[in-house]
Amino acid sequence: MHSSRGIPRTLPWKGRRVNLFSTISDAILKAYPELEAADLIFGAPPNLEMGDVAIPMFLPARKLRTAPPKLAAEAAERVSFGPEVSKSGAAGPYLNLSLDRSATGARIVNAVLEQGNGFGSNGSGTGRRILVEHTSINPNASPHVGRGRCAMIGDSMTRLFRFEGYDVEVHYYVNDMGRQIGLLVLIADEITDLDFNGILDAYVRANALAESDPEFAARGYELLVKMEEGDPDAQQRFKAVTDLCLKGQLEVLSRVGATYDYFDRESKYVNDPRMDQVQQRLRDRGVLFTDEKNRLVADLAPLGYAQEEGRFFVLMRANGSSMYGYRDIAYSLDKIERGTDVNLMILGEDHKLYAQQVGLILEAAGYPAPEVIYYSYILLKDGKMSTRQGKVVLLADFLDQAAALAVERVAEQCPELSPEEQGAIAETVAVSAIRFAVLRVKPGKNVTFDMEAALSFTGDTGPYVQYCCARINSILRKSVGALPVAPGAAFASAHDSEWALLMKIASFPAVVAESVQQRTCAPVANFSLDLAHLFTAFYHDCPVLKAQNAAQTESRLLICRAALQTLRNALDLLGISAPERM
RNA sequence: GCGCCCAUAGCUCAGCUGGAUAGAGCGCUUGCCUCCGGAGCAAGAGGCCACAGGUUCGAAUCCUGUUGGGCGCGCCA
Repeated sequence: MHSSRGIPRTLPWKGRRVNLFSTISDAILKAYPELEAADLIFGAPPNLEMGDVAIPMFLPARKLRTAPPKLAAEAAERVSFGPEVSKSGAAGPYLNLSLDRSATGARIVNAVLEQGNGFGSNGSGTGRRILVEHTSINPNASPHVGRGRCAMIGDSMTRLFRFEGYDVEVHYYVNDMGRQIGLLVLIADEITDLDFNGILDAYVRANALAESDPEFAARGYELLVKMEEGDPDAQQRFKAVTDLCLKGQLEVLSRVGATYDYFDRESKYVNDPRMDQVQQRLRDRGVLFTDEKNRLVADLAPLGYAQEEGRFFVLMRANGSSMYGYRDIAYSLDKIERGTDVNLMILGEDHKLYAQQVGLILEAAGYPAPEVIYYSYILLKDGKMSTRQGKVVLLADFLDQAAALAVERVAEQCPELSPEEQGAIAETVAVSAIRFAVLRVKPGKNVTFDMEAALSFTGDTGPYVQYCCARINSILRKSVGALPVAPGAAFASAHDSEWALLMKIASFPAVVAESVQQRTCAPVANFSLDLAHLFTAFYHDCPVLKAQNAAQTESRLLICRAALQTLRNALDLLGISAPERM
C-alpha cells in the first residue's frame, strides 16, 4: 500500500505530449488511426502495482463505437509498444502501462544533469519581453507581511518568467505625493532626527491631527498644491520624506530578496503632455465630460461597464488638480511605451474595481489594459491587520524573530561554522520560512497567518525543503572519489522509492509550465515539498553510501544529484536558497 | 443594496483545463537515533469536498441558485 508518497499524481505528460513519453502516444495512434493525440489523456493509476501510466478509454471508445473496458483490453494486446513499456494491461476501462524503470530513470537523470540550472524551463518566454510592476507601497510605514505578500509574489513571478526565458524588467511605483504624504511632510518638519522607525508614529499622528484640526488638514492640501505646481521647496520636502521612507522599506524588502530595476515616481506624471491626446480620444468616444461641479469625469457606461456603481470615474478636481487615477493612466502610458509583450502588475484585491476602470479608459484611448494578478489580504488569527491598532506583523519583526530562533538551531547543528556563517544561514532560514508560507498559497485566497506555526520550521515549510537540500549535500560531500557525471549502462532505479522520486523530478517542467499559465508560483512551492518528501522516503529506504555495491552507490548518487538540482531550481523560483549546511 | 474573489480533516492549505479509493502539514495517539544530518521517518484516528439543484458514462473540479467570509462601490492614494 502506498499513498501520495508513491507515484506522483501530477504526471509530466498529463494533458499534453512530452517528448519523454510521446512514443507511447505514437504507438497507440499507429494501431488506431481513427484516434488523435487529444483523445489520449495520460494519468496515474491509483497504485504502483497497477502501473505507471493510466489512459482512460472513455473518449477513444466513444469514437470507435465500442465499450471502454473492451477497448482497454484489446489495446493492451494489439498495440505494440516499444522497449520503454515493460508491461501493458487493462483494468476496467483503463489501459495501464508500466515503464522500464532503469531505462526511463537514466533518461530522466541525464536530462536533469545535462540541463543543470535550466532544468524545468520550457523556454516559453524566449524572445519575449515582460514588464512587471509590484509592491509599490505607500511610503508611510515599514512593510507588514500583507504588503510583503505582494513583493514576494511579484518577485517570484519575475524569477519564474526569467527562468522561462522572458526578458523581464521590474518596476516599482513610488506614491510620493497625495494628501497623506503632505500631512506626513508637515509633521516631519516638527520632528528632529526623524528616522525610518519613527515614520509610522509620525504618520498616525499626522492623520489624527488632520481629523481633529481642520486648519492642519488645510495646510496639508496647500502644501500638496504647491508641490504639484512645481514649488521647488515643497518638492524638496516631499522628496526628503519619501526617500527616507522608501529607503527603509527597500532595506526590509531586500532581506526577502526582492529587487527592482526601475523606480517610477508618481510626481513625475502630474502634468504629462501625453494625457492631452488621451483626453481627446476619450472625447471622441463620447465618454469624457465636465460635470456640474466642474470636475473632469469619464463615463464608463459607453465602454461596456454595466453597473451603476463605479460607472463615473473622476480624473480631475474642479480646481484643476489631478486625481490619483489620472496620474496612474499617464504612468501606464509610460509602461506601455516600453513595448513589452506583457504588461503585468500585482495588486491587492482592494484595487479590483479601480484597475478595471483604468483598464477600460486605457482601452478606450487605444491602449491595451495591463494584465493584473490580484492577491487577497493576509488575516491574523484575531482578525484583520490594522496599522492603527498596532495589529500587524511587520516583515522585519518576523525575520528578526525567525532568524533568532534559527541561529540557535544552526549553532547546535553546525558548531564548526563561524558565528558569521551561522548567522547568514539563519537569515536564509528566516527568509525561506516566510517566503514559503506565503508563496505556497494561491494569491486569490485569504490566508490566516499563524505566527507560531510560521516560526516552527517543522512540517511543510521552507526550512524543511532546505533541510532536505542540506542532507543531500551532506551525502555528496561524504562520498569518496569523484561524483558520477551521467548514468552509465549499469544505472538502476528499480526500488519503488527511487522510481517515485524520479517520476516526480520528471514532472518539474510541467509544473513550471502550469505555474506560468496560472500566473502563480504556488504549484512550484508544493512541488518542492512533494519532492522533498519523496527524497526523504528514498533516503530512509535506499542507503546511498552504504549501498549493496559500487554500481548501486553510483546510481543513487546520480539520483541524489538530480534531486538536488531540481530542488535548487524550484527553490530559486521561490527566492529561497538551498544551503550546503544548516 | 450592487459587483468581484473565496469556501476541502479540529486548524493551515494542496488537488479544480471533469476520470479509479479526495491528499499533506500542524495538533492528538503509537512506534523509530549502535545505521548517509531526528528541522526527520513509519503507523493510527480524523471528510455529506459549505448547502441545494443541473450537465455527464463519470463532478471536490463545469453551470445555476442559496448561505457564510474577504474586498470594493470617495474632489483618498
